[in-house]
Amino acid sequence: MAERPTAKRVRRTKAEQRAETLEQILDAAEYLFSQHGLHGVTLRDVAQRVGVHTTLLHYYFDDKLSLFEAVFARRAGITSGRRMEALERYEAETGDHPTVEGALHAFLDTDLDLYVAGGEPWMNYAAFGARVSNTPEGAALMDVHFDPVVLKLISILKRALPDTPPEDIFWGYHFVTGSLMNTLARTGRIDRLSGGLCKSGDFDAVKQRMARFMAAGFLALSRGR
Amino acid sequence: MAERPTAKRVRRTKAEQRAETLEQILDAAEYLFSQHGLHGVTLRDVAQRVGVHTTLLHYYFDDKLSLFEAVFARRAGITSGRRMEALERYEAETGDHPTVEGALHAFLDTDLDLYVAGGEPWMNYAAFGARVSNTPEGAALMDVHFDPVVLKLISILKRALPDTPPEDIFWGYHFVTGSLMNTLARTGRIDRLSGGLCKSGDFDAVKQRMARFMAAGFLALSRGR
DNA sequence: ATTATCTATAGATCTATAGATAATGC
DNA sequence: ATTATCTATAGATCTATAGATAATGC
Repeated sequence: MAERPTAKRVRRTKAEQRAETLEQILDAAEYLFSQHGLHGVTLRDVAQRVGVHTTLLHYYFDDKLSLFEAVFARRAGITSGRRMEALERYEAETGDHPTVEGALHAFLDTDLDLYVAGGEPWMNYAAFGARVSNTPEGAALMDVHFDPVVLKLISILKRALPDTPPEDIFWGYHFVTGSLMNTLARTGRIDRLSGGLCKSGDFDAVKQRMARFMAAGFLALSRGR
Repeated sequence: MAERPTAKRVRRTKAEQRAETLEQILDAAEYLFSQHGLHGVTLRDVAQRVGVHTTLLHYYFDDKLSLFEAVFARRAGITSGRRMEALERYEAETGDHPTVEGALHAFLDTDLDLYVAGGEPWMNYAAFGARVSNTPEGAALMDVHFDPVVLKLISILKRALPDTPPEDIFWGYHFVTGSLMNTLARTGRIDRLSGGLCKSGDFDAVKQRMARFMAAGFLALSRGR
């Protein structure tokens, strides 16, 4: 719509310009996809939000789906890598005696911290990922990007719960990830339900409770045998 | 595509015909929306699946969004009503001494049983609801249809945990519903992660574990104070 | 000389409406 | 006579491509 401020019109190298435009496109697409899903967003919507012409998106991306996948991939490696490191650090510290709660703290808190520290773009990515996660195609993307961290977490949980059947551990993880995705989605439902006592965007409140809550769940499954 | 078998061409009353066509349209839309979301499905897709002309959908529904809302509403009252009854029964039985796990069994098992007993259409509705639940518009639909049951559950949980701050109970519910939605979505991810040990569609396996798992979580939050 | 961005436009849908036809209802 | 279904079609997008223009690069 309006001309960009001249400050942005200063001479940049092509590499800088490319990187900046790409980032703007990915940010815009990330936000819009998080709100409306793959099919609820048009390339024109994304282009308008950035302030460029629709066809520029085709210059940077083959088609709509590859833009979508690029949004997914851009931050997936970062969150996955950070959690992997946290789990490896925890493993190194505790050796053969990890606890369920310790492993969950490393897995969950590391992630929640990242979104809080990353501000709006990361919060948008969280909502994007959550929305995508319970669709069939989205779940397949999760496999590709997140299987390694998740399997690392599960291997530690198995060591912490040597007498618990693996099915119980997998089901426990299934519960954990559902709760996490519901958190990342930030739909505002818990705000309305609780009359404002809880806020969807309050990831610190979740962090204070989630690992403890889930760890007790795993132990109860284990005891129930 | 192919002609319908003549068996279906027998004379019916208009009311029967209307009811049958409506049900077919809603079933087809339910399945398609569960797989691709509101914007990922065209009216033509729905019509083709039923074997009628696209414009017939406009005869029964104002527009695409009202078809979507009709899909949501059709079964929402049933699942919500059944769970409400189960919770009231549980309340009547236990009076002033309900347990967290008892309340969760009434809430969760009643729902999971319904999907299992209801077969494919109900399983599709489960996936539809799960997919919708972590979108902004979907969460608002959840408010309308499910607030009463959820608040009933929460009132029982508060009685079971009189010394626990309400925020903790609401956050606990937030975890529970995330796990439940992840179950209903049946994306197949847990199947692949677990190498086939767990199956997304095995709601009985979830039923055997979920209330126990979550109840322990609530108690751990409560103790942590 | 190469890369980033825009103009113009094709071709394919998609939703929705108006009006015709084919069934059921009394 | 009324209701269910189909035919024909308008009008509005939407994705994607071809080719022009405007910047940066040496």
